[in-house]
Amino acid sequence: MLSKKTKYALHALTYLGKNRDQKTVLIQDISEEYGISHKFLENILLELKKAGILGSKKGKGGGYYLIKDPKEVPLSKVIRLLEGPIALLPCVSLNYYEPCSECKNEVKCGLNKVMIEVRDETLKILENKTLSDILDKE
Amino acid sequence: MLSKKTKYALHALTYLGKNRDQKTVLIQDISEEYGISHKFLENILLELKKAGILGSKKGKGGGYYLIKDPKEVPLSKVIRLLEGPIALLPCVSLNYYEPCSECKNEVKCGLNKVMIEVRDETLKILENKTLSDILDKE
DNA sequence: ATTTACCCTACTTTTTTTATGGGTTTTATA
DNA sequence: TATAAAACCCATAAAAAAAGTAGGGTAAAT
Repeated sequence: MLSKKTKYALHALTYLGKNRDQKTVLIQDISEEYGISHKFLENILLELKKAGILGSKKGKGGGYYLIKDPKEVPLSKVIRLLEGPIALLPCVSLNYYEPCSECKNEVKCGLNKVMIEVRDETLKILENKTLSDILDKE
Repeated sequence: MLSKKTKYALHALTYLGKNRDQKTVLIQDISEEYGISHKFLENILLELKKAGILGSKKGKGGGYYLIKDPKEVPLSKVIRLLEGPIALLPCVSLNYYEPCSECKNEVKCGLNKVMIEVRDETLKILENKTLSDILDKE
């Protein structure tokens, strides 16, 4: 299951996607829409900004806005950013690799090999689904 | 990522699968093989037994054994049992459904709809990969 | 009599998640 | 140029979950 942080990020992106006609959207607007704490959401939006998905403007009339085409925002990117690895085991993670302490020989580990396959097939799904798919269904 | 509990369950099943020629395998043997605490593993094996995947025999010469054909033990079953939902959001879980508190109208929620698709495609993967696939690669 | 799984309670430790608090900087506008 | 609005930044606290530990005992099989 995704953490609330990741879920909120996806909601926020959806909200920003729906309001692309506006120049900017306030944190406050999003936090009220979904009942998310303003401060918590602030951190999330900041991460999305640092990842190049959102832009922002300070001061009066400021706020956040979507900087990318929704088609160019795959779920895999958002999940990796807020949640961490997509792989089911650390020993098969592409971006967050760590060996498993209980594993004597990764090369001979059947679980490792199967989980690599699961990872690759899962990635196909999450790279294909984008923010655009969410917006289309709202 | 899977919890250690689920990972240990998969390792234990692999070990039992590799030793199907033996009548039974001791908890101790498995816990030593992977450096897992005996007590912790005990609970895991018990859950697998209650789910009908393992059988056990008490007393001298006793232990655990695989009761199912490895082909009949999909990853989805083990993960659901030890880890919980496979869905990424509670509102799209088949076995552990819960509404999302921040969601005003699930029927109109684009995130919900996309996550149903992700769930179905993920399930296809995890229902197709079985213990047998892990054993084949050891 | 011994071995082994089974069952139960409770507690600790560690890690992760979910926030909260207080101040700083930038910007528009009156 | 003062003021208010808004993002930005840093630190830390609170809550929940995961990962064990400890210790008892009971039941069944050899």
